[in-house]
Amino acid sequence: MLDPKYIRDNLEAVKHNILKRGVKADATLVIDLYNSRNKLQFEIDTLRNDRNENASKMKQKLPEGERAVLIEEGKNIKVKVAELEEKIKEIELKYTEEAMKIPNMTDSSCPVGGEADSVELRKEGVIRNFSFKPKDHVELGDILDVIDFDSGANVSGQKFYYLKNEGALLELALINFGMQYMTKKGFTPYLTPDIAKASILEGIGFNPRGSETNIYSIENTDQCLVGTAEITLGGIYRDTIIDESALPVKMAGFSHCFRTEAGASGQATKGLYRVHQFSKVEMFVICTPSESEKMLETLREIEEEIYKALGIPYRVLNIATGDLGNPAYKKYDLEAWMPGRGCYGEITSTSNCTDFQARRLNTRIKDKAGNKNIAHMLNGTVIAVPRVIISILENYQNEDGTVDIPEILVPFTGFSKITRKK
RNA sequence: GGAGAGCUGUCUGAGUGGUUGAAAGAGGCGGUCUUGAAAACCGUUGUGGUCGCGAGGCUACCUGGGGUUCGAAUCCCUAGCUCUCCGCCA
Repeated sequence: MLDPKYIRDNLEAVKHNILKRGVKADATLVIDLYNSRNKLQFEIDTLRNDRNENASKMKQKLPEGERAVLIEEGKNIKVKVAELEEKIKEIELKYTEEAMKIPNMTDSSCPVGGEADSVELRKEGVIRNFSFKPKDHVELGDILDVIDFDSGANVSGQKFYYLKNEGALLELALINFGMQYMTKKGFTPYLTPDIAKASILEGIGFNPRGSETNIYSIENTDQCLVGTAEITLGGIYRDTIIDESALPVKMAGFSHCFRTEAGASGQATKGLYRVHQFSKVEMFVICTPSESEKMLETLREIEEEIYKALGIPYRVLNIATGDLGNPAYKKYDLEAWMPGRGCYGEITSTSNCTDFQARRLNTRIKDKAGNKNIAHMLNGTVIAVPRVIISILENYQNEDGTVDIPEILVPFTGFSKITRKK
């Protein structure tokens, strides 16, 4: 959510930004609603002032006649206040609805356009030149007996899966590797709830309900299954004032992630690439406005270090405005080389959300002088387990169908090779 | 799940329906004293919204929501959370 005063004072820039992102939002309408709300608020406050003055006249003993007059007057004011309060409630509802549609501003370094306009900054790692026809992870998962899609579909539904044998251990190893790695980087490790309140989801910038939602909600409650630990990590700091000396707050959280992925199916999303439930280690940072730009680069560097360490070739993308997602001011994706698809596929994503989430969550910073400021928030993927498994299986496969484990993971897996079962 | 107790400002903790934005203490900040510190003493010390160029004004906030009333921290209803006891349970 943007600051309404900012929208009012920078209306043209906000409108231009909405165009750049290709979203539907009406900044003028938001400001109109904001102004009428303020006008009403002023009227209500004035009436309340009258009411308070009227009431305080009755503190002392009064002749019955005088008191009756004042009570009558109080009753009149009461009715008027109630009317206006009804009106302002309506306007505020509409205002919030419209204001939520306005996306964050965008960094000038972001390429303008849609998904295809994201800019590849560079490639890292060497893409293997296979002397045989590489298999995709679905086939490898089958012959190695590490992924069971059929049982997933039977027991839970389409796009669910079981990891078994070395596959199960590999997930645990990856999570542990990621958590240990982040702890060494000075992040506080967290295991987080997989359920959060809808209001928290909204604060982070998710749409928990409606036709566009990617979120499972729990019937007859105001709770949802989380789509990422970003929600529960950021939520910790709702309605919180953080002392500047405690910044930056750096957290690394594990959670399961649940996504409805309505309408997303087809070849491009075969196998583990897009599923309804997966495990993920996520990083989340709260810092001062002056630090956030640099912090985004730090998060990107951490992600790059990890995928270099895992020996997975990747490229770095500076994401275009149209593909940013409402809260993000700037975003980098890492895309891993996936031989089974014969192309790069998103494996991490890190965003600087500036004050967009913190404003809704009411997360503020208090500096030495006691001044309060909205905090900046950033997030980034450490390990999105299924996509890392895809990358490892496909990049580390041997001609006989076995798969080597990246050396750095061996202390976590306890084995260095996945053997063939079929 | 059942029974009970509670939720007040940074913290502890008062608060008869009408000078209560809220006593008192602690803490914080500023100052006096001191070579320095402590102690003592003095002063100061919440947040949001809105109006105003400004000084400042108005308004709201005693867990959230609703109600009663001319007037609610105070009465009623409701939700949440915390604590104690019981039951169940990995």
